[in-house]
Amino acid sequence: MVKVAAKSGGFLVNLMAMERYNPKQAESRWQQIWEEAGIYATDTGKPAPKYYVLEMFPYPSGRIHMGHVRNYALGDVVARYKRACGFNVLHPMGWDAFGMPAENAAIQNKIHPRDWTYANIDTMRKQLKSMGLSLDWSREFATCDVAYYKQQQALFLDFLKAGLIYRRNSKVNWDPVDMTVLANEQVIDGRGWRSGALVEQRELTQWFFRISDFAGELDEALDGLDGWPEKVRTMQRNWIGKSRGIELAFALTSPHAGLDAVTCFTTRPDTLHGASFIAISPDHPLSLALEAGNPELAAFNADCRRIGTSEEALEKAEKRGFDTGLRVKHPTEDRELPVWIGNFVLMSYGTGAVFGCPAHDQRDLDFARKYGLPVQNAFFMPGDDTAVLTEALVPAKSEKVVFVDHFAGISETTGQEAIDTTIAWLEERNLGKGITRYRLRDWGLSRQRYWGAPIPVIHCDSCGVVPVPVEDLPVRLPDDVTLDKPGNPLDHHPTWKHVTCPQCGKDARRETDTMDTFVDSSWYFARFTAPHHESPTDPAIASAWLPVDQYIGGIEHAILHLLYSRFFTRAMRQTGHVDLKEPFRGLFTQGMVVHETYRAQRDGKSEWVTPADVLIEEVDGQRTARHAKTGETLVIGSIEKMSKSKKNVVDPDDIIDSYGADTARFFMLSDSPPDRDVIWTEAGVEGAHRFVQRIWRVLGEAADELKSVAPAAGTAGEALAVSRAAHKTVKAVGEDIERLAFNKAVARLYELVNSVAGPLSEVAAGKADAELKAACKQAANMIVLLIAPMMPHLAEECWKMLGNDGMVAVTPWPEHDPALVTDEQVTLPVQINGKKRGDLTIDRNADQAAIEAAVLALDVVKAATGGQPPRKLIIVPRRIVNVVI
RNA sequence: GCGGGCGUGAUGGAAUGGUAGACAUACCGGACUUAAAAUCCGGAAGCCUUGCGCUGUGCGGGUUCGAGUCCCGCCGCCCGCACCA
Repeated sequence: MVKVAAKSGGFLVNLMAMERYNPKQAESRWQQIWEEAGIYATDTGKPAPKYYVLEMFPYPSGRIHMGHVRNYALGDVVARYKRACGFNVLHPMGWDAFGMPAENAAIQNKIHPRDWTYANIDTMRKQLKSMGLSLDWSREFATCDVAYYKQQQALFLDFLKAGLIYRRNSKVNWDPVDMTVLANEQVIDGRGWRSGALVEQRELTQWFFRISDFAGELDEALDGLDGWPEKVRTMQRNWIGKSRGIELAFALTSPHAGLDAVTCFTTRPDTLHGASFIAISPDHPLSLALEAGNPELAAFNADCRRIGTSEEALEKAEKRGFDTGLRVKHPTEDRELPVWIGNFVLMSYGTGAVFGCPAHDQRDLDFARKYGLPVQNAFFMPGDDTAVLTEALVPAKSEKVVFVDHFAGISETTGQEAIDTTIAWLEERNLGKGITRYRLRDWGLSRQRYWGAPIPVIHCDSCGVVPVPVEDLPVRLPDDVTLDKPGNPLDHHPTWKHVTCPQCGKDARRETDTMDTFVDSSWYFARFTAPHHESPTDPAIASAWLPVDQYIGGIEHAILHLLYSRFFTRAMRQTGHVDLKEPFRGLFTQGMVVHETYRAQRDGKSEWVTPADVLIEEVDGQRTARHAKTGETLVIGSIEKMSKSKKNVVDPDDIIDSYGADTARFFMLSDSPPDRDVIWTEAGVEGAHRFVQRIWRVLGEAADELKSVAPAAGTAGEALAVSRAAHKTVKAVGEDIERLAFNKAVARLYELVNSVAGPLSEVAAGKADAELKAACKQAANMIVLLIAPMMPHLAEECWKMLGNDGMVAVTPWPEHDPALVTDEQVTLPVQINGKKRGDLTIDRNADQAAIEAAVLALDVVKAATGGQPPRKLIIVPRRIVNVVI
């Protein structure tokens, strides 16, 4: 970047006349002007290329937090930038408003979930509006709006008709004291969070989406999602978990409970020689059948069920087993294996039974050592036949290994080849069937809670399950509910569930379960395209406006929300609501906002202290913290995600109040790359605010002189330098915003402002000639337009101050002159043996021979080579030269 | 436990396999001021033997003319794990 020498002195009067920028007054004024002009309301019929920017809509928890500020600041930059580039931008906002916190608040504070939710929405809407976001508020809705969940119920009915939804039994965490189903997060160490009672598992009949039918399709389509981060695609691919394996029947030596074999699913049939036991899930039919006659086994199973239903808890639990005493025959060898129950075997995956091969699986090995089961290698590494002792031999499938006396006739080959050969061999002999299996399970959507969308079906003793006729929708939530009574509020409501059957007219009961809140968020992006339409979507508009071009939200949604939305889009396609498969073309996952934590020691207990009450002092590089009110010495703790429990939160309202929305937005965009965590610091905000003031001052000082000047690029000297700097920045900032590299765009803006501050001072002092003034006017306008997506209010103020007409919000993005962004000369670093030893400035288009001659003529090179020709000379045009001696 | 990610000055970070530390924060020095704040100018990775010096991107290896970047093995931290949203 070209630095322009600054000249000082002679314009003190002008400088002192400059008032500090007052964001408070300016921001509310512009927000009102934008709103009155209606410039952010999207006409979906306008004939311009569409661009749909969407940030994940917030849960109305009470007040917005810094994570929201970051999320919406990021999205707003994209929205404003794309609008300036001529796109017809859709940028809506709504509320993910159903969910448990409203019920918890209701119980705690005796307030109705609906009142709590809508009050929070009012507060948060006001807060979001104070950020100056370019949102189309006319499309706003909350998922708890009757109008919204009515359409969701309509979708449910269509999906049900299309066979995309079914009912079956599945397990839940049951709190026997509160008589309620617990979420995984409500189970703490196997006990209910409120009652403290030992949690049990119960089977309930629940509704499921057939998402697993789409597993292969959802997996394959990931390849086409090149606008997504690779890590998210990998996470989804692993979650779907495609695997090729085989189901093998192990015949029981004596049939039990009507079963004469245990069928195991395995992806490693090549290790069958090393099989030493069978492990079945505590919920395997065989295990359930054995429970009746074996109290000890029943107690073991009950213990296993107390671990909970989350996969994490099951995996972390100590691996335990119970010998059933039953035995099975090895399918290819003349020996028998014991059948154990293992607490690590999931009934929901595969067949609920596996064969244990301790030599080649660490978990199986630990299990075998614990219970004295045999360990026998199925293969060895070439040239090393040491038997497995405490560490399982698990080489990559691509590595060659030597099989021991293998039934399929395999000797030395890779694991993968052995798997394929073995599956074919077993299939030929009718010993098993090779199958492709997915880890992805069907999506259970039933919730035994009040604050969710009612599932629109009716249970009739004569007709069975009867869908609510679509003309009877919505099925409204009743207002008068008791939430502090144990059990499902809709179930124990005195009248709500009692209805007549729409088919036969007899007395019947409503379904009292509500929908998982993931359902709400799986199609809201489609609803935004026609938020008031009388059916779930207007298919023509939805298909024209979807997919979302840029979706922005937290990495914590990388799997479930995004996968469910992808499924929903396919299901909506199948039922005629949209005509596309993938809802999100571009995806960006932003990092968290984190902050230091502070603790006070009180009565021997440690208490968290909020940053607003903390004074930080720094003496000789040592930072210490004191309580601002009590003066206590505080312990400075680790930097963690902002959370209420650790009190390390900063209220966006406070920041906007003292520094303004532009400063808050700008700080969120500067420094940290948006996909990484950002540490909120007071110093950082102040730095951002100083830049806001600096722009105002630097442009303001020269504004009077520039007002009536027509912008034009400079052709020589300082004016040319100014224009080069400005045009290069225009190009770079545009490219950075396209890549969502906002921190880099910010750095370039700092550079540009630094380099034109000097010339602008000259203008202010009346020392600039006409050409420099024109170049400065152009550069000043460019700065304003470049900062506009990030600091929209400041940009409007500056635009006006510089004598321009109209609103920045509707002004096109500036264009750069290609001739001004390329330098004729380039400076190449010259390395000798890979270490930098000098520079070579040479014509940009110099050919290899010219560069070679110039390099060899350099003193450093001559000194190093001693006049001898180098062993090798590497010249990368416009990048680097390396002389190898 | 499994899956994914991250790790660079005091700090946030920059760097299509090509000058490590752009830009900023904090800090230090100077100017202005009665003084402070603000502002402006300048300094700055570490080390020493101050040299066209050496070392340096979590740790240990490897590939390459050249590695922060690619590969292998560790360590630490963060996210997800299907009823939190």
